[in-house]
Amino acid sequence: MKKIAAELGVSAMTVSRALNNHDNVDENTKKTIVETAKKMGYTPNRVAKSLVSSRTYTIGVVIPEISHAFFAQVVSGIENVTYEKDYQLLLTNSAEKFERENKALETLLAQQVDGILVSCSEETTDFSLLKRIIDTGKPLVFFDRCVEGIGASTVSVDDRNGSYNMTQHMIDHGYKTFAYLSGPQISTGKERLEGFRNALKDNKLDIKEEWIVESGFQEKGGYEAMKKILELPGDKMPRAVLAVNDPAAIGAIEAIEEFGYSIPDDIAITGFSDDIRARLLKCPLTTVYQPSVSIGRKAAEKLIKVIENKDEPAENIDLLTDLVIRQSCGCNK
Amino acid sequence: MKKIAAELGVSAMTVSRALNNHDNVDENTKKTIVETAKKMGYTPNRVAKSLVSSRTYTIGVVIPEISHAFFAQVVSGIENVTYEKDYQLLLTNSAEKFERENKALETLLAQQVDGILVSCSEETTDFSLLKRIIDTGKPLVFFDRCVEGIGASTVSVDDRNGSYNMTQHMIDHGYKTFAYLSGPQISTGKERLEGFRNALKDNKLDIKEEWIVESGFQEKGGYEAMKKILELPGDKMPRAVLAVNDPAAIGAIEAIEEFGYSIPDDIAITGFSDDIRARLLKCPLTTVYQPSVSIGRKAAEKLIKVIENKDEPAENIDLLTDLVIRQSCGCNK
DNA sequence: TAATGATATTTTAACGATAACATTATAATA
DNA sequence: TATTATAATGTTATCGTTAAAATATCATTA
Repeated sequence: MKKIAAELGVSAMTVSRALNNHDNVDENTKKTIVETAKKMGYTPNRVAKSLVSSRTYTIGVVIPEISHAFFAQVVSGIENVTYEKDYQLLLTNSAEKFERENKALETLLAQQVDGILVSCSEETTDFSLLKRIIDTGKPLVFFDRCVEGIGASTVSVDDRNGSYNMTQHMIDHGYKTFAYLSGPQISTGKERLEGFRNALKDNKLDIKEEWIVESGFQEKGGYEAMKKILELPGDKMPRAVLAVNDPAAIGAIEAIEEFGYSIPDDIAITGFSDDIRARLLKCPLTTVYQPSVSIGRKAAEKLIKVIENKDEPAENIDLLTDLVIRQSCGCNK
Repeated sequence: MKKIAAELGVSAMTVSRALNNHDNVDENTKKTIVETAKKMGYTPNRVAKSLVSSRTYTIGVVIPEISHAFFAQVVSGIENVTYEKDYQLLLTNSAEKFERENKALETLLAQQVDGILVSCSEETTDFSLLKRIIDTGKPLVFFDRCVEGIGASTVSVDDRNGSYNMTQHMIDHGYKTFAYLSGPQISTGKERLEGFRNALKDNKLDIKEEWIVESGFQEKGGYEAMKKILELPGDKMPRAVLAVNDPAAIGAIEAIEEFGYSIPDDIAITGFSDDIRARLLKCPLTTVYQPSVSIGRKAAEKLIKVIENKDEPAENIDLLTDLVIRQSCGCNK
């Protein structure tokens, strides 16, 4: 900018005004300045601008695992909105680790992001840093793995309800003995397990605690948890398995097949999230559809509202889930 | 920082030195300053620091489509490295559009990123902006969809070779008539098609141009391209189909099944990239494995080398592909 | 006791952009 | 012609941090 000013013998201020289309700049001067800027290959320095305005137009995102299809889709939804509203996206990965999540948050703050979108890691049970950030007034919105009641808005699906409906669906089709592959006991995982328990309770069915095994959110955990169940002593086996999400279900399917059982005839199984793989499986997976892109969009939209209007109230936004009945539950013959 | 300085009656400079562990600060002073900083909840302002140092420790990434499994994995590889080396990741999405790609690049420059990682959009044939950026000396590395020979390093797999090997594999198993679902004629797409053509030529097999149809990189395009082939007048049909990538192959499979043909007995098909879905398909897809995470890692590593040493030479890095033989090619009975 | 050296701290200026205020030039009015 | 309004441009100070230069403090030595 100074160079342009020097080149044309005007002040930097005039250049600034011309390039930002402010009032009271002579049309000719403006034209010359704009042309010279183009000719000299001027690129505005947002860092400097940010320092003055204390606005970076940047949103920080903390994701538990980028390469997971679900989160990739959420990010894509977030990006849709930030693109529309001219914000930038600073992406960080907690790799499901509490420590890394905290470090990521600190970094985002240091970067002076205008707001933060967080989905908690599997390990996160201590919300003190999150709470502190919210208390300072820094706009923050949770998505998917949310912490409710600490002052920030949340965007997720009604996990308990989705899980309840899926369980009810199975019960309606005559299944009586269930195993459950549970996630870690944070928001989403907890809610889904509760939905499962409630459905069984409401139908006066027994809950066999041995068959509720923590698998976590990933294939490997699902595989191992399922194996553990199949290896339990005694010859009783659950007739149906509900998994906390599709990756866990996909892992479990591998274990079930390894043991020589057939899906859904020996063991029926269902997932949660409608992963892109679900419909393509050899035995297509019955699952609960979660509007991943919408979750991202809603979360980003809410965050930007909070950023642009500090009085925007906090709210818990629940999107609707849908049962996607395919073959793995054995219900649609 | 000023507040801390005022609080303790020292100068801001001393605070800066203390917090950055510089020389010549009294141990006691340092300790008090560090404590007070913690107590007052001080977060460094990287925006200000960047303005002084003209380094943001931020890397910009331009991705054609975030929600695609392949790119999500690449991003995950990139993030591994940026995390290790303490850089931040600014993510942008070109949505396969040339215009958006250019806008993204401009924005990243304005954000003063230390370097840029780009994978070109399907539409990109005009490299002038990219070249201009490279010519200004801004570190830039291409990955996957690269532009060679304009001064920037590139990281991808040897697409031509991978495609050639796959074609040769099919020929070796007796297939003689091939259709090809091609990507757009940019780097990756072009190279793969050439590998296909070369293999046929080297084996003195005819290339039927009608059966080379542009599908693009996505499921829908694959579906439509395949349909077009199957609807061609005359009763000859290709015995095997090679797709430019797995999403296109997955789309094509849908079309093939819709027409009532069986895979691989009526029509064999192969993909490229080893999508997470490939092994789970009803008829598991034979494909070419691309080390997606490594591509991300290598690209990020190279970029950081260029950032930290302007004399780092440009190079074209080709990672190795591997044939993954499953059932869809009908070769392993 | 003054000079020297080492350590600790402060002052100043700068990074690039801009808000707020100040100035100049020009035209319109009294 | 003097006065005032208006448009166009300039000056200064600032955002938070830090490099570089300047100054202060104190112990050591000649």
